[in-house]
Amino acid sequence: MSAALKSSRERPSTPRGRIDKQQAMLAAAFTVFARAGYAQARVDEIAAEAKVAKATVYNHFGDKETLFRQVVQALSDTALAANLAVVARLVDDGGDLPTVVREVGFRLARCYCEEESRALRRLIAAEAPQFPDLLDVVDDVSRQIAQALADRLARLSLAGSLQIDDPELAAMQFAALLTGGIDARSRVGTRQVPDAELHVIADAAAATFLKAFGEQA
Amino acid sequence: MSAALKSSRERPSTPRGRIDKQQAMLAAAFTVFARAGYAQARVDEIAAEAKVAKATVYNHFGDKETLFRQVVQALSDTALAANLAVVARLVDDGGDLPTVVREVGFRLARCYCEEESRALRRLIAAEAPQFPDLLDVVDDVSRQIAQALADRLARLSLAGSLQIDDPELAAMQFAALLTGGIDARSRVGTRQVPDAELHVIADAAAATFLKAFGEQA
Amino acid sequence: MSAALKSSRERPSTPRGRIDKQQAMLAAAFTVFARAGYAQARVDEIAAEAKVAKATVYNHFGDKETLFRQVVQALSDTALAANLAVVARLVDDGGDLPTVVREVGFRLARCYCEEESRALRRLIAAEAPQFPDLLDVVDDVSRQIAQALADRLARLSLAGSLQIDDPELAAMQFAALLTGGIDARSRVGTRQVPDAELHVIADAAAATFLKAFGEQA
Amino acid sequence: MSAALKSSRERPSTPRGRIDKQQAMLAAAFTVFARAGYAQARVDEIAAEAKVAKATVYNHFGDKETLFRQVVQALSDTALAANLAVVARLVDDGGDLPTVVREVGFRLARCYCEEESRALRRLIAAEAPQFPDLLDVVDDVSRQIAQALADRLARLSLAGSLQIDDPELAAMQFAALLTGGIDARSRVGTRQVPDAELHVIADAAAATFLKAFGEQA
DNA sequence: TATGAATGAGGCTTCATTCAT
DNA sequence: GATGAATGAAGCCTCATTCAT
Repeated sequence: MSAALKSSRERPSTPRGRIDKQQAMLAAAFTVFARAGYAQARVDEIAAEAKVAKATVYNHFGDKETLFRQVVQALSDTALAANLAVVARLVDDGGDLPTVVREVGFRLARCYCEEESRALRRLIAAEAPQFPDLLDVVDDVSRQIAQALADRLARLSLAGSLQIDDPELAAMQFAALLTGGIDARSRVGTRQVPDAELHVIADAAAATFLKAFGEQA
Repeated sequence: MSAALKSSRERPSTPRGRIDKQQAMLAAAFTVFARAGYAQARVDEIAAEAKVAKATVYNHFGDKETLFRQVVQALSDTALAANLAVVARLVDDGGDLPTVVREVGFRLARCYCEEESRALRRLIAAEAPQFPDLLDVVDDVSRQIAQALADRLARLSLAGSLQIDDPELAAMQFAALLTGGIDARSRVGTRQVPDAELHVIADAAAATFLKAFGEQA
Repeated sequence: MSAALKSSRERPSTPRGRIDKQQAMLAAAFTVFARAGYAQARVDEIAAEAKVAKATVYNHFGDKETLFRQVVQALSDTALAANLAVVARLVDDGGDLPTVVREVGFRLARCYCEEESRALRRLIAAEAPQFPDLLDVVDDVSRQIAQALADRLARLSLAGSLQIDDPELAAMQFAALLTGGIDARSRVGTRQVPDAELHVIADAAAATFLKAFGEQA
Repeated sequence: MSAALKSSRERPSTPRGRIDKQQAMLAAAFTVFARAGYAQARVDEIAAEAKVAKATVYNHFGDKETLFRQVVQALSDTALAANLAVVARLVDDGGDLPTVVREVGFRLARCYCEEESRALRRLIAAEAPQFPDLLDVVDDVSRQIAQALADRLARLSLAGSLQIDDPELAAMQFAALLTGGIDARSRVGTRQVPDAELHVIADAAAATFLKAFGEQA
């Protein structure tokens, strides 16, 4: 589980008890929502997982829906940050561009494969009709990542390292090559794809991408 | 709604009402499951939508879960058939290959965008942990489509129309370029992407695919 | 199962089909009611056991309650007849009276232990509050048996073979000695007490009865 | 209603309402089960009778079956204690033995006639096939009472007050004379037999018992 | 604030019974 | 008369939520 929902085990001093509990509840909520989906998740179960009384959950979050939104928001924030950090590595620093592309591809693939990312996508897909506003949250995340990736690709194209007419289209297609490969192997996000497979997928995506947009094309 | 859940036009020998009702219930179940997801779907609502008594649903399907599986199975069958029919068009009949690829891409995109396909994907994603066996159903469908597509690509490669080393990889990547583009525009399958956009997406996918695997590559 | 509910396998000719089915349904109803009790018995199950459609049961008996009453009535009739036949054997025909008493005791015990008798008692006990009128049916049966037994005892007393002031009390006590012993060994009518045990019980009952009311007393 | 289902007078330390409600629910459950039998008893009705919400019943007992078992257990415990207390009175303290026997007979008859005892017997008889394990509970109670009674009779026999070869048989027969008489007059436990009748029955049972096993025999 | 107990609303499922053939 | 399908009325149980401490 990523940092977003981890208990802040920094100082287990007394005054932090409340915050610890809040974190524990969020983490527990993630676990249970991810396992069961929104509707099937039981608040009792979340409370039990967090080792608090059910009423405490209500004291902190008001109701199940709010708790769900908080979890989704936290997961989205984390995922966005992680992806942006990866995209930032896509620079032609004089080294071997294909290697960089493969590397970035692999890291993006890994983000996409994080347990939280997969759970988040499943939750959103499942509850999209009930919580249409959550679509905005994820759309925003996707767009920011795509935009950042497009920016990098545009710079590489300007620098002559790539031949790209429409950076946003290229960014989308690079992402598509990665995620399409993963989806085919992750059983609808149910399975953790091992790094070795991710490397294969990323390399294949990078190869095709570079054949289509590479310098020599 | 596609044919899968409509009257399967048998002989009106048996008391007609029976089959009609069965079909009506399956169609209603699809509608309600698609709208609300498995857990939130109410059997009452399905019965009402099908204009039958709730008990009739139970007489025919035993329980909610079985009904759900039947719906998924029916949707999968239809989706598979539709996709295979499209893939079968991918031949180099002496005409313009890029045009054929764009055409097939568009038609596949449309399949992917069918209301039933989108709903099916959302349902599976949502309920994967509760119904792990359904993953097999869907995986099987995906695999068959990918395999058929790979077969076609292999023949085109043999004929010299394309330059493909690994037909299965290429098939997967072609599909990825299509679906990745659609996913980015369908708000997690929530929105019906208009044909015009599908054409743009399909053309872009075909272009990139051909740049990477085309004859002149 | 006794004759009352057995299919009248006399002439399996066609015109008897109806009667056969009626019998089959009664027998099936007995089986199911005995196994599950009135409330837990399912009409479907009865129909299935009788190999007829559920609606046929309704065509013949109107509703579940009527069917239940018919079953109870039939069982009561059979039980009454069987018991009276046994009581009729209680005569001092010049032979050994203790032997006769033991013999009659054993036969009465056996009647009391018949599967149908036990089931009937359980059904009546269970449903007494819901079907208070059924109490009249069984009370009537009990009374007739007790009366017949009292009659016999009175004659034996008159003849000097027994010393009985109140024949009805004596009859009741003889029955009590028998049934009390059986109840203690039949696990609330759940178990079929084997003949060997019934002999022991009957002999003990006869012994005590004769010690209390016998000639030499 | 006897003490078993009334407030067990613990310390009012814990929030008082809890125990009160538990007791109220058990008492209500007894009332409703006794009136309707297990299958026909409605949990709603029990809850209403106990003046709690239906869910509270489930919070405390889990399900209807568990509640039923608890009721049966509580009733059995009470009945056992009451009967054993009566049997303990069967001593030849130099007074008039026949009087003691009649007295104990009457008190045992009264136990047997308690509303709870009658209801318990009916419930067990009715549900024996569905809850075979309950037979063990009741058998155990019967056996303990019979054993205690046999013990007393054995001592009286040793002391020369009675002539008994097999104390257990004698105990069983004494009980049979009592219960047989009651059963004939209680309409399958449906009717409360008045004390006057119980005296007649007990006196008759004692008379016959003493004729068979008394000192002068 | 944290909790254990209580609750109202509602869902799935069953079943006696009726209809149409 | 016999049947298969259909149905309405309930019943058990769950669960999000609130109360009282």
